[in-house]
Amino acid sequence: MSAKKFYITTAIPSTSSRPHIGNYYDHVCADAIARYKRMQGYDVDFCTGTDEHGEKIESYAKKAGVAPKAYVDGLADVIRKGCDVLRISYDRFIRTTDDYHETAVQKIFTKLYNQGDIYLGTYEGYYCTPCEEHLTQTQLDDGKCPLCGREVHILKEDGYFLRLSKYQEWIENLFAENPDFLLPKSRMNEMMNSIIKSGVLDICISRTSVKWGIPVREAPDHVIWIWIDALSNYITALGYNTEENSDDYRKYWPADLHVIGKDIARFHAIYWPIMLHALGEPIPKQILAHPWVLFGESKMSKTTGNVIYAEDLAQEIGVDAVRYYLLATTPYAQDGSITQKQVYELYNADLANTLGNLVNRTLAMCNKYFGGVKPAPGSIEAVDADLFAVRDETVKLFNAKMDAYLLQEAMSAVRELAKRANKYIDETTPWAIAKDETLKQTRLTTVINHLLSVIDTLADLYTPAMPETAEKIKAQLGADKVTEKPEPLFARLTV
RNA sequence: CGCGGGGUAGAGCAGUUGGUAGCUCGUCGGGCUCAUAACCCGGAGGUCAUAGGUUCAAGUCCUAUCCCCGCAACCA
Repeated sequence: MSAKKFYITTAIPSTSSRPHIGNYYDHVCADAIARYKRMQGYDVDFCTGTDEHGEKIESYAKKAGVAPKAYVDGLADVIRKGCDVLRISYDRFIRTTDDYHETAVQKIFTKLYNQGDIYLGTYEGYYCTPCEEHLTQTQLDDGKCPLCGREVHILKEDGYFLRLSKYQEWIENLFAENPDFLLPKSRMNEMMNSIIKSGVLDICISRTSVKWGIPVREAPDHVIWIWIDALSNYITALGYNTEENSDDYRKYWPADLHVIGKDIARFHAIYWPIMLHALGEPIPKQILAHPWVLFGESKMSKTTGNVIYAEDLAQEIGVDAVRYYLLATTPYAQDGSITQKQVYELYNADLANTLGNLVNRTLAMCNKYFGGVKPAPGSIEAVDADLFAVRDETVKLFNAKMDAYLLQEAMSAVRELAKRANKYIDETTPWAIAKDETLKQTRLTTVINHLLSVIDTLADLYTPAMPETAEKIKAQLGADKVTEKPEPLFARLTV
């Protein structure tokens, strides 16, 4: 009996500079979904990696006085360690400088070239010399550099173009027939308006002015530009190379979900499907374009100091707290926000008080009243049945939200269950029941049993978001006997 | 008139198909004592951006206006 497969990917961050916490939102989202799907019995393959070519990296490396390869090796290491710190459960980590990827990308280029989807043309762009920035026409501010306001000049060079325009009708039909192809809906509307109103233009997919990239075999003075190089990672990582595709590729492709940031929705929703279609390969089933995590109200930026690094925050408050914060506070379609104050408030409220304290007080009572031995239930009353009813509803609700990738709402559902359990303790007053030896054996057993059972469910439901915490809870619950001295899961933070 | 998303209690946010405005934090009061000064209950606090309109009834639909923010095709 073979399980249903689920192939999920993140965007591959560029190895140009150290990613901030917002850049890792991609990974945390995808990881929570991957873990959820594994729990649901799917055969999950989770791919992430790094995008390591391009002009920016070339120039950064030059400034740093190191070879590009050495430069990207360093940052790829930083990013991979960042993923590991955050417990991102990836099955594959692809680097676009990996040999197999470079070879496959060249073959993809050749195939598209040979079948007439690629042609030689002229690339025109704008460049601001003082800022060392490449700009597009729409980025220009009244014809001047948007950063410094000075004159820009036009750069022209030979470039190979991908004939996207040929597939205009095809992509329109794809969108019309698959309204949920790109989530959230508002992004899909943007794309439809964009392609229907102004059409799909061919894009330049090579550069001669840049050396740090995969060479075009047919014309070695060109390197393959980001589109074919980076987007292809999703299939090359599985072992696609246009000819002898791997078993993994045949098994896992097409992707069930690409998790990306909203800024790159266009490339994934329009360019990527067309590329795949041109190659004669199936297109991904769905794309989730998540919003950004802002620092307060503005974009995170190193220059202004408005930046939080995931690894640093994890060191301070724990990995799971970081993951939980991102998942529980970032809305589905609108940008989220992070500040130290917000992080601390949520940590104390949801993690220390609601969840941590619930586990702690329950285990303490189990120890105090039953020597730690988990009691079998005795008499059942309405309040007990209600607690379980809420639990059952929560599981259903949680699954529904996770299935729809509404992660914030899924987190909210679990928190409500933890709050309900805390309330249940007040409703049943175990300390009062414990004073009566008879009731202790008939009623208190039920109360503690129900609490332990709900906490076990909480651990399950929190597994996708907080795998480490879920494990800790399971360990504290034990098999027949709970742990004697329960460690607080989340120590309260003082501001 | 380029496209789209927002403007709801001090702060951060929910509010499917229109039917007495909710949640978290903070704040005030009460309860409890198993627990991480935690947990439970209750109160105060909102003309739901503004102005009109449709309706028995609008945060929820329509129109106009103001403000904030994304996208705007070879930009990761």
